[in-house]
Amino acid sequence: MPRSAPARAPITSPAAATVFTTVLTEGPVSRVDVARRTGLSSAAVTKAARPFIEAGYLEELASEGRTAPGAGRPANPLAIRPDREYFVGVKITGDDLIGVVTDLRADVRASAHHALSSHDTGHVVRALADLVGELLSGTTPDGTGNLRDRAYCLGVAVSGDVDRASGVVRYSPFLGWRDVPLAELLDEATGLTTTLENDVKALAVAEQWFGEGVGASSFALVTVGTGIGSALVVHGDLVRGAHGVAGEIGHVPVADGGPSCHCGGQGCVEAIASTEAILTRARQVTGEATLSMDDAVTRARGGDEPLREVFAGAGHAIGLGLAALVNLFGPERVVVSGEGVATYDLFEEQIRRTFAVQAFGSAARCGLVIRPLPFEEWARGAAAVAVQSLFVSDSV
Amino acid sequence: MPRSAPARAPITSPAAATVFTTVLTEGPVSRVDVARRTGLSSAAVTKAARPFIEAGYLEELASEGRTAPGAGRPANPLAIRPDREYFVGVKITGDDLIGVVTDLRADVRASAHHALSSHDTGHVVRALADLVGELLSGTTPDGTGNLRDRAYCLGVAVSGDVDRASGVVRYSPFLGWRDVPLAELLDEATGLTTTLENDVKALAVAEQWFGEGVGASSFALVTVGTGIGSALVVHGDLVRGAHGVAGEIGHVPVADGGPSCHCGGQGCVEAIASTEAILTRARQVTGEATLSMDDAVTRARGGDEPLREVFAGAGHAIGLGLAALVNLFGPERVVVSGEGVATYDLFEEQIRRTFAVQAFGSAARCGLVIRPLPFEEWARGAAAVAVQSLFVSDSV
DNA sequence: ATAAATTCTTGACGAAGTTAATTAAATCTC
DNA sequence: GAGATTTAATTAACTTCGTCAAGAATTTAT
Repeated sequence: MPRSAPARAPITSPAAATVFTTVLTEGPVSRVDVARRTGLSSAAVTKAARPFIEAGYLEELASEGRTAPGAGRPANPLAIRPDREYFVGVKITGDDLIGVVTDLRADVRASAHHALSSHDTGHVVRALADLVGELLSGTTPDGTGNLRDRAYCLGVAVSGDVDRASGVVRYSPFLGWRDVPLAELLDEATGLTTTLENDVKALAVAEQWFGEGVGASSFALVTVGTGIGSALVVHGDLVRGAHGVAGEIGHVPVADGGPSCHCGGQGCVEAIASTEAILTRARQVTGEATLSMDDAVTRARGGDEPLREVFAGAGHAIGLGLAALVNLFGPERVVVSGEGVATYDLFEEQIRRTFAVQAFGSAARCGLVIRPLPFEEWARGAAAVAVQSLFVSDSV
Repeated sequence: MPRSAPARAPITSPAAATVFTTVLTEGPVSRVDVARRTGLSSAAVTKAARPFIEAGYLEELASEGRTAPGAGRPANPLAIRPDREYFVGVKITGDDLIGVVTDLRADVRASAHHALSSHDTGHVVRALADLVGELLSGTTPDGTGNLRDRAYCLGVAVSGDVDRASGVVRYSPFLGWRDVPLAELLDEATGLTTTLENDVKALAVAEQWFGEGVGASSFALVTVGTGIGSALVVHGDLVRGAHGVAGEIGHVPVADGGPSCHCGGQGCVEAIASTEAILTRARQVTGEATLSMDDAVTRARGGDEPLREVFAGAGHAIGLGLAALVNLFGPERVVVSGEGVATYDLFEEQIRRTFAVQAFGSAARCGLVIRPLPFEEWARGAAAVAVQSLFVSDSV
């Protein structure tokens, strides 16, 4: 049974959503500009924008920001009022809950953590409700009122197979959950309307609306860390996969006959470039069975050649995976990110080099952004999904 | 400057297109059934169907075909009248032109070939116009009139980078063409409205509308032969790639450190499993520098183990490429096809085996159809694109 | 025969967006 | 600096498309 999001923002028609999202993602724009970019008539933009202005979601800027000189009446750019409404985003990991409060632009305004002592559903729901309560106590970031009265939507990100439309966690190996109707439970426990999404997909949404993906009709987000995953946006829509599987770049086979992967395959990207795989290999080449990741990183940075090669090998595998992805999809941009922030300097060069060799023809023109990922970003992704729930139907 | 298709079929609204394509692809269906499947009201279906019936594109069947018993007025199924209009499809290869005439269902009703003695644009255009003239001479397959008066659309398939919207061949290595406005030239030379498409994408369209792809919102078509290519349909739309490159499964790297590919990469699927790569490898393992493909196939079938392994190796590489594709996309179905019809028995088992091992989780549930490809099928794909041009805007 | 079920048709209505005309606010020209 | 010109925003009439609700058509069930 699909659950539906609240429609507090006055979105009643496709055009209304188009206009609102254009202003949201492309900053202050005049009505004619919105019309030009969306193909709507300027009359339609005027009509669609009015309810948003009345409800306080949009405002009309003084015509100061004019750039184009020339004659004619100056434009009155429409701008988002980011403090009109706040959103809560929570990422559930195996060890803790990371929560943030964001504004309409998904900019983080407050954050809080919470350790997780058990994976029991009831326990997690209670802990999450506590965290939300903590985040929403006190006044709004803009100081004009009570935060709880200005936040209605909660986004939750979990790794695994998640059915966003029904709000059910189908399978999460990390938490050991199967078919948990988490959104429903959290609706009740928090009083907020909850949207549930896979963690990587949530991050992709954040990029699509508020990050590197803005303006690109197709792009990919790749996360590297404990696991290696990705999410793909094609024609503006997230690819979900007919059987719930998509974006498994971690299990693209890139080294025929390479190391065995826990998925049953051989030579998967994840079997070479995940944090665990790197550590295993580092211990092999050094012969030190108790080598820690931190030490391996330090020594590689210090110039230890065998260890540097382990990291380069991981970068190579990632580059091959990226080439596979880009040759198949041809996205406009690819963002590579992940929790192993500290070690990117050891990867990046090799990723780029391998990608450049293996990308086919003009696919190599695809913009490759390699960027560390602050941990809170995961929670921000969850909040972005909550923001998105305002103006995108659940069927997506 | 995008060219626009003729709208001879009375398609004036999204609903009209929806109704028509539903009947076209899902056989005779009653109006209520169409309504149920599309989410439209049955009133809308009635209204949308009328102009098509009046124009002779659809007809109402007698209520004989009833299956459901029970009470109530029997349904009057709507059916396509395939002979209402004919379409011409032509595939341009390096050596010849293959042309077909099809009906509305893209069923081939006549065909003709034409050798190509030069790749000069003018020559190809003239030869193609001749071929079309030949195909359209005489009476219609249903014997009710002059074929030329009942065919208005031409579809042309070429390998390479093709911009369908503008009708321009951006780059075709095979023909040595760059930026040839072929559709425009053929509009003039044939008097038909021409739609140009990449050959593999055209085949994918044929599958999507009239073949294995019917009813699947996402699927992939992979062709194996001289080259190895693929086309992907996601959310019902063909993936085109931001830079004109997509579906290059032939250049997915699957064997780290494997044979060099003409694309500059290493271990690409095409460097292992293309017809040429197989022959090269077969000559290596036998030590016979003049071994022919036919002989290699015969001896492999006869049980020659080293040669069988060459073919199995190719199947393995294809299976790895398929796994990459399926793990990233999660299509509902994959069709593997190609011109090397005769040798499928040597591939298939290994393709399936490798795919099964490397497909991640439930992605393995994806339906894998491996099927020979009659050569005319390429031309049929071109015709399917022409049919599609009736009811899909050029922007796709 | 009458009732019930199911399909199809019809016409009134409503939502959403377009075009064209109008008003508004600036610069440009002389 | 008055009027022309240019561009932006608004308004109002109109168009288009699809829904809804009522009813006609055609069957089976009792």
